[in-house]
Amino acid sequence: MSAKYTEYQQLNLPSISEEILARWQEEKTFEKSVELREGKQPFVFYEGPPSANGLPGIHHVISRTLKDLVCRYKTMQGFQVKRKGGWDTHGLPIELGVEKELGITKEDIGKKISVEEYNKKCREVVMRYKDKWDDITQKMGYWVDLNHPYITFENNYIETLWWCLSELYKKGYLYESVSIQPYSPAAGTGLSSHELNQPGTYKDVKDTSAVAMFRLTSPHQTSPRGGGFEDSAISKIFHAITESSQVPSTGGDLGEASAFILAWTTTPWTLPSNLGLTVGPNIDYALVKTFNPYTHLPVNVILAKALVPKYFKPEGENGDFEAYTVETKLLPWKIIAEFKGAELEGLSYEQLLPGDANTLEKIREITPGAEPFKVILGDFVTTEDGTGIVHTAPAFGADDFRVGKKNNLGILTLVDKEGKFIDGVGEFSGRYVKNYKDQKDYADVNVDISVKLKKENRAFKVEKYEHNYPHCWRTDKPIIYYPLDAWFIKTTAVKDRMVELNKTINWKPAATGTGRFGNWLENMVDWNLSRSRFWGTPLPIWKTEDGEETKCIGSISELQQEIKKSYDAGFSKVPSFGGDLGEVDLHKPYVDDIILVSDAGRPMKRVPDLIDVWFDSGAMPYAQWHFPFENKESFKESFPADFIAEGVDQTRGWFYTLHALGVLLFDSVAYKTVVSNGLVLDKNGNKMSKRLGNVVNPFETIEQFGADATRWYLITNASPWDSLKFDIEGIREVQRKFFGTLYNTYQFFALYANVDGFSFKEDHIPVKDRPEIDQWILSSLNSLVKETASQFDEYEPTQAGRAIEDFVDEHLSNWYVRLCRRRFWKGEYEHDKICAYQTLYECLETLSGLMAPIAPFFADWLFLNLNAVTGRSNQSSVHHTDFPLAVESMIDTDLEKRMQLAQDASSLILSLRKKVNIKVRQPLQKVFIPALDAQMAQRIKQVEGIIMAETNIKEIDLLEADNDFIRKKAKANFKTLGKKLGAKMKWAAEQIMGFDNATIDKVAEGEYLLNPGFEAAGEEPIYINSEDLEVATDHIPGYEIAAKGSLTVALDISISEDLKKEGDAREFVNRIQGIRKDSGFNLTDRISLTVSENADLQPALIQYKDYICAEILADSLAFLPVIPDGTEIEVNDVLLQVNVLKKGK
RNA sequence: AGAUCCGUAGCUCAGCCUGGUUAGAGCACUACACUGAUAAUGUAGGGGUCAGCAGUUCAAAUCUGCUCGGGUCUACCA
Repeated sequence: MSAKYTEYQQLNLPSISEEILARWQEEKTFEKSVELREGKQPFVFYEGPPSANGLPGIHHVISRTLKDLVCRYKTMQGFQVKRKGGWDTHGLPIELGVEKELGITKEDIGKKISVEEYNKKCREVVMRYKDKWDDITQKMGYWVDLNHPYITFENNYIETLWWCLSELYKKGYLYESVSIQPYSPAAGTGLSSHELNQPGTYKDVKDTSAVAMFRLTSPHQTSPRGGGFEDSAISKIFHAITESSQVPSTGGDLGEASAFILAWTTTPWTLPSNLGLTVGPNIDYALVKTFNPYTHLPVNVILAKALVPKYFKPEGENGDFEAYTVETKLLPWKIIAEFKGAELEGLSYEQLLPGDANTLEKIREITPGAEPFKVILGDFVTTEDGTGIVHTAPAFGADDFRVGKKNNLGILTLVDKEGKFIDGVGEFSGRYVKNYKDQKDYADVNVDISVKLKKENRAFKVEKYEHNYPHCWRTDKPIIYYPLDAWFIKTTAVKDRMVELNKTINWKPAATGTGRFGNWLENMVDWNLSRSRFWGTPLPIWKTEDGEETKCIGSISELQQEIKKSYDAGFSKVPSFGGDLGEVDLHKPYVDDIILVSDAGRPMKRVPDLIDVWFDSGAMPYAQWHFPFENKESFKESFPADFIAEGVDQTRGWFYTLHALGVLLFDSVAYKTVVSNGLVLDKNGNKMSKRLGNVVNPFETIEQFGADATRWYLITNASPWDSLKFDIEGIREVQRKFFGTLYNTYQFFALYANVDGFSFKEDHIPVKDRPEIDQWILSSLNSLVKETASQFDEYEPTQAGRAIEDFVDEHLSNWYVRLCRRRFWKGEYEHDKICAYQTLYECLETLSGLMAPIAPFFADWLFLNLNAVTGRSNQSSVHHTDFPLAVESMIDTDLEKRMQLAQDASSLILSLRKKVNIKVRQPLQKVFIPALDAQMAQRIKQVEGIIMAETNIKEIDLLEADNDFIRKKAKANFKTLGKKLGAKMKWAAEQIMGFDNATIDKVAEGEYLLNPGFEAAGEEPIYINSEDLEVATDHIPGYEIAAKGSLTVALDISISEDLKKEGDAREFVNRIQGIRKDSGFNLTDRISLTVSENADLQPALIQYKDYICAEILADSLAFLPVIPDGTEIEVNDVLLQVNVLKKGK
């Protein structure tokens, strides 16, 4: 234990960080903080694994600060919080990085470089920046176990993933299906949603869009669904047409005068693959008689009624059909029939662009029994744009695929994987649907298709259409949606359960859980697991060539057994995987070489897919423990998590996959509380990106300002879930305002405590025996403890931090210390002084605990400095102590209120002094304060000493309530009266404004009738009482007054001869203190003083000699006619020569 | 396109849930003061159509609806 509190030259947060960090490392403070809670209730935290192949950014610092502070807080509360770190090591970003580095593309893998070498490279790169990450982790003070992290590429980890998959497989949640996925013909690869969400992939492009005309087949060619022919929509349509055009109703073929269904597309190249037209069941459709604007032939078209104005001008309605010619600009039109979408279901139409490849025979070859070319229903259809009827090509759209399957339309994929038409699509065969090959003379096939349609009377409108369309971020070419084989997890099977369990999760902010996440769950689709990449967890599914038999492997030993079987059956060349040493690598290409044997004795090959990396991280609760192969206990204790936190961008990422797997595998939530933090933007509100060059380097920031100021700023500036505009100036402010103030307070304490040798060795003085101001600051402190704890409990660290800030600034520094300064350096070391030391010590000590979660270094520094002298705690770090507990008995709200009164009164008096230009050092005799009621009088009496001392006033004259010296002013209490009076409120407010003292007093006595003439006016009587008034002092005759709310002060500004002398004496003291300080004297150095004789000041100095000598620690004060080598000082406009000599030299 | 968050002083944010009188704080700016905590502090001042419009109400920054602007996420959008 040291004898003295360490004093510092100036606040240096970075060096505090360094010093404390070194200590933590040396003493293994983190490890100890976990060990100390051995056997205590666990608080479970999951670390969302970062990927170490990129550098950490400032946004990592905020989410990790959040995680860290919660874990620290819970530890201090007595929980044991183990924090296993982790690394995300698979996935596309890593592969892409490697490709870039090697200068290759996906197609080169397996050709220019073997998969083995490629994966080896990935494995090397994965931990490239691990050092940097470890560095920032330590420097920012993030406590997480980096010595035993989980690493997603390790066999143990993968083995658990396989176990999870096989569990899902057993439950029937794993299935294979064709799905429509984003596909880049230019790159020849499917794209993940991740890739599609790279910045800049969605671009505004102008495409040729076409409204195509699908001719309905005649009634006799159509087989209406159920019911009589007469009731069907088709008959309605043909009746309407024949009637309106006076064509004899033969029921026969109307040729080009027939009805056409209009359907819009921005991708005309999908039209040859059209197999259906989808309408909305509840949408109103209209049959419009008009002309084709290109061919000028009379036609009848069907489209959504709501969209008719989009294609037809109002002036053309019921226009002159007879007069229409090629030159007519205005298209005449007329609605001749209307129907609901549901009525149209089942109608047949002529194929738009028939060819050899899309004949009915071909279609049925692919999909036996398919029934294409009919109108079907779909709930995704809107009337937002297009025609309200969706051209449906099942191969090229997910919705199309779904409804196509449901309605047995079949499927046509007339475009190959290179993005060109296959043979049998007429003149379009062999042409690329978009310019994928950068051909200079590329002619847009979409335009040609449109032209063909125009010529054939099959296009109603062709125009350039600007829309937002996804592009392959690598080739910059538009993607298409294309059918690909994939494996899925049937998450939709447990959708209801996921929704239900989600309601039990504590989301911060709540809106993310109900809104963003809730909506996402409601609209959930099955989880597409397949990725056709190389570096990732292989899908452990083996399949026979015909796909009839599959096996899902759930562990390495199971795999070995199966290999043995296969070896015995003669398929596998080796009896086991990985040779004698059991050194297996569960990655490609090794697993792909394994051939297993099916139950029926046929060879099986592995499905070449990898799984979505999100599965890796979503399964971390199990895989981090290598469950169920090991650590069953550890897993049981740590599932589900009490708390997780990540960026809000993880809502549909990690938060989702954790939840999905928790529900699928264990019918449980995976976490009980989740905090999602917002983005970190630059100071102008732009997203940080390397491209804009506005990224903040967290290393530099922490180096410059220390971790504490950075953390404090990040946490207190905005709620974690609001996006944060990061401004370095903000950190500077935190450093100065908060840490600077707290540091000064500590310095102040240390300075005097060292002088007096205070080391808390005296008995603890009961709070009730301490002065009122001590009781007050301790009351505020305990209120703060309560507030802070409850905010931390609610996962509102921002509020907690702000409360601490307010306390330090407003209460501790600018009131308690300011008022109590003298108590620390004046007088003997006895009761009052010890009270002051104990009180200030307790404040600082408690603060170190309260702030420890957010500012761990500074808090520990403060704690250690204090504890080094007193040894009050037997812990070697604040992080090992218990979080401060509020002592209810020390909270005195009335005391806090009257201190507020004292602060307000002082502030008002100081402002009056300022107004009349009388400095605080000049004592004044009296201040009047009207007390509006007995309680207020009582309160002021209790704090009058404080007010007098603070403002240098000799007496406070309380003016009691019934004093007619002051004039009162009343205002209506809108809140109480408004409810009673309603519309008469305004009138009442005016009445009350005009009240005089007598009336106000009358109201205070009891019920007062506001409208005596109510009977004559035929109104209800209005009674008001004191509650309905807010009374303030309007005026005190003859005095300068100032007021705040109901508090008013009136200052007597006359300065008597005596007061003037006292003021001079104080001014003189002040000047001598200045000299002491400038001369570098110690606080305790005693001096002797000589002053030049002066008629103006001498009487004052003599009269207050004792006071002066006591203040400036002078043993003698002498007057001489001349002071050689004196210092000139100015005291209230009088010049003096003084000589200050340090004694004992 | 949908969902969601946000829009209050030059800047960063309170206040909004639970409507009430003159909308606050810090930073920055200006002036003055203070000075044994001093790279601090106090006092005063300028600075606001509370994004806009409409509605509910005696009363709207606050409640409701719409619009606009920004962020994020999601998206098969024809």
